[in-house]
Amino acid sequence: LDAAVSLFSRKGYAATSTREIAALIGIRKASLYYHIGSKEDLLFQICTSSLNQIRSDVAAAVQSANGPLEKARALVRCHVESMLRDQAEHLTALLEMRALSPEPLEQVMALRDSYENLVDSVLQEGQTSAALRTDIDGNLLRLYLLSLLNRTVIWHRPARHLPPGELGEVWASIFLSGTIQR
Amino acid sequence: LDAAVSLFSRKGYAATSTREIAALIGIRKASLYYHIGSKEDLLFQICTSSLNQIRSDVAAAVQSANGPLEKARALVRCHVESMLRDQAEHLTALLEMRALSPEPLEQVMALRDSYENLVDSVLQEGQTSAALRTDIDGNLLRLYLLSLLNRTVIWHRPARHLPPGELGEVWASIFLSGTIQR
DNA sequence: GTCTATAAAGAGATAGAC
DNA sequence: GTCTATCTCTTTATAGAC
Repeated sequence: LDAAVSLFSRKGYAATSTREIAALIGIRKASLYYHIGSKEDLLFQICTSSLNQIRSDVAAAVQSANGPLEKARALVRCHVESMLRDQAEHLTALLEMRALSPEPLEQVMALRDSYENLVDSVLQEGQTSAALRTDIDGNLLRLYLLSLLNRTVIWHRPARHLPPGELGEVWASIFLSGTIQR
Repeated sequence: LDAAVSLFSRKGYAATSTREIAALIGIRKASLYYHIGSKEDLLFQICTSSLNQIRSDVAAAVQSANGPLEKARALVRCHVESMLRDQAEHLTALLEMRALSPEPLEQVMALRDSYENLVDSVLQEGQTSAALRTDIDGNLLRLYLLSLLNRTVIWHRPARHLPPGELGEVWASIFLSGTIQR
């Protein structure tokens, strides 16, 4: 799985051969099939692991935060930190999920929906408590925030950019306060 | 090119065969090679076209806007509108650029840098004129904004979501004013 | 400009020995 | 659990006729 994550994240799922995965472990490609059923199994496991991880991490972070604004801030910070901790895996899930065939794709999309519901609940609590603006539909808030957070996982390079914790703080600050000088 | 864009955007570059592209036009795959040098040529042309288009569109929109805040707003709106006008092409460029071999990739990255410079100039003008907050590094502002805008191109479905113009307005509002209730 | 035919290589996956 | 050998299919790309 580690080898697959590493290769899928660098070259893409379709462009990675089972032979390359096997070579990275140091075995022949036939030996790989003792451990897995198919190449797609690897991608499926990567996607489910990614979505279970982010949901569980963010759920914990939100729960231990006090107040709607702090919950939103914790969500942003934790999403960034959690995804950058296993960046290659989450990057693969985000970019290659669509390569799954219909049935596994549906399972993975159900996990994604489940995480989106968690995000929605945090944003909705912010809106009903009048901490967040209510002139914008909750679905749009979620799409805005997840666009920002998920694309971040794709370009971030630990050697070139802010460490995840600091980046999460900046993103939360801009998301909540905007960019206009006050 | 249209056929390639359509297939690359739906299935991904590596997962699309030249035979499928030819079939979509209604010719045999060998005939395709009368028009193109290689499959990679198609991707290269898609990427350059995408980046030239967005830069030229946004440059015009920014130029015809008055004041730093209106320029930023025009940038956001135009980026969303322009990319969703040829969504499949821009989606392919964003997701599949990395499949290019080193030399074409470098050319495409130069175009991307050029567009990022345009974005930087707009944000910098906002900061030096004290219209935008100055407590956040300009590079971070650009990364934040482009993460948001580019990921939007990936999930937007015309039938399910706000029309591009309205979505651009909402994104600009949240980007500039934030999400806190005031 | 499109066709048939083919080359040359690589893909995912399996069989069966050890 | 890993190996060699192989099956079957598909890939990108080219040759040469029309």
